[in-house]
Amino acid sequence: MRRRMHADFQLSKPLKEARIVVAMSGGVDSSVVAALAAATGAEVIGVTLQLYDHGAAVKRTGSCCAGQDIYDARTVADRLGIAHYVFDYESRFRDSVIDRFADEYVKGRTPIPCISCNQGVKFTDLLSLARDLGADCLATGHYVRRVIGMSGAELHRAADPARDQSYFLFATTREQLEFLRFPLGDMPKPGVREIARELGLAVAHKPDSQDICFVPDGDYASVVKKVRPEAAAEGEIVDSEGRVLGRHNGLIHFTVGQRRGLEIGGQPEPLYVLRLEPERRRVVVGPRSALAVRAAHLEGVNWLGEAQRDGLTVKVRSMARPARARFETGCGPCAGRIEFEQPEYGVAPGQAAVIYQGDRVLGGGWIEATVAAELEAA
RNA sequence: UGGGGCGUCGCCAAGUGGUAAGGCAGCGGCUUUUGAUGCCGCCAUUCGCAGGUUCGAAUCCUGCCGCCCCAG
Repeated sequence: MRRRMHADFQLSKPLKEARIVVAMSGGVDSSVVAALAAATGAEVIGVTLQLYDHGAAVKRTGSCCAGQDIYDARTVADRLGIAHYVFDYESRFRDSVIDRFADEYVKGRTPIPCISCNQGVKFTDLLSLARDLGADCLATGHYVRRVIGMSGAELHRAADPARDQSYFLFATTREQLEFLRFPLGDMPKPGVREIARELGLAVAHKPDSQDICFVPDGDYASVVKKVRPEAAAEGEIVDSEGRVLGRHNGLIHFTVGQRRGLEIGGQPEPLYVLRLEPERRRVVVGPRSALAVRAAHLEGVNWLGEAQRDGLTVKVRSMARPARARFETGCGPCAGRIEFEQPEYGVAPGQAAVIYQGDRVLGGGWIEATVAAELEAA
């Protein structure tokens, strides 16, 4: 148990002289990170960002960074005897995460707010805040590993594949990675809870967060509607040939690959959303076979390691087994194309394609468009 | 009002005397630190209606109602 409390914060100076800022969300994971940091003897400052209004989210389990969670973070910090600050980032979060989230849906895309949040609020704003506080690093509770390689810090998948969160961190820059620390990347989740329990932290049995943190009941459409009322405009559901099969009550309710909620019966096989056409407010549906995609065009490509073409695997969603693929440079500095060895299904514009080489995150990009595999010739 | 066909769950659809398949949709759950997918479970005591035959009918008979088609 003593050994488990040790984590390597990979600092170049003696820990007694170091200052570690820990991003505390109020959950078990970041609370344990704070505990691990405190155990090193370094000066630890816990920082919690208030990201959205207390109201609806307070009672909800699985939220983060609002109401009860802030209180929980403070309680943990008190227990650990570390400093703790709360910063109001509501407007920043609204602009860079919630509004963007809504805008993407209006454009018929499928956003990943967790990546926007990591990219902006956490790894840009909070990170520079930590620097201003004179910190030597910013530690978070993400389940990923920071490995020191031949040419600096590398981002690797978590030891526990079931917990791995590397997908959500592909947009991290090398500079940010230099300053970041992820002490939980080598630990299994039960071990983390165990530590919290042994330390008597009140959050030890708090449920894992899931779903989108700022969406109260999993009803993200109502959040989008609140921000962008026009997104609820109804329209037609058509097949690839343009035949009208039904109607929908807003593109915001659909995403590529989605099966449920179409309410179209009498079919020999299930229908899936093939694509969204925001300009015509149409949802195009078809059989699963029509969902097969052989390539994806990327924008905003970020390389954490050296750009490579072959021997890669790519994840198109967080909880997917990496698929063998190759990368082709596209036109423009931040564009490219992923070509899958085997067809991928349910690849939605707005989602991320994250590129791995073994366990290492080499980079990734935002999916702009996909190329159908055309499995069956007409 | 001459002929023919049909009417089984929201939709599609098996079942032609032995006590209502299946698919789609929907609902619930599991999984999931994005949206999805997937998986599991539920979903017609009742077969257009009313009589009749039979130990027993959605299946046979009669009548009625409603659709559809071909003729006039």
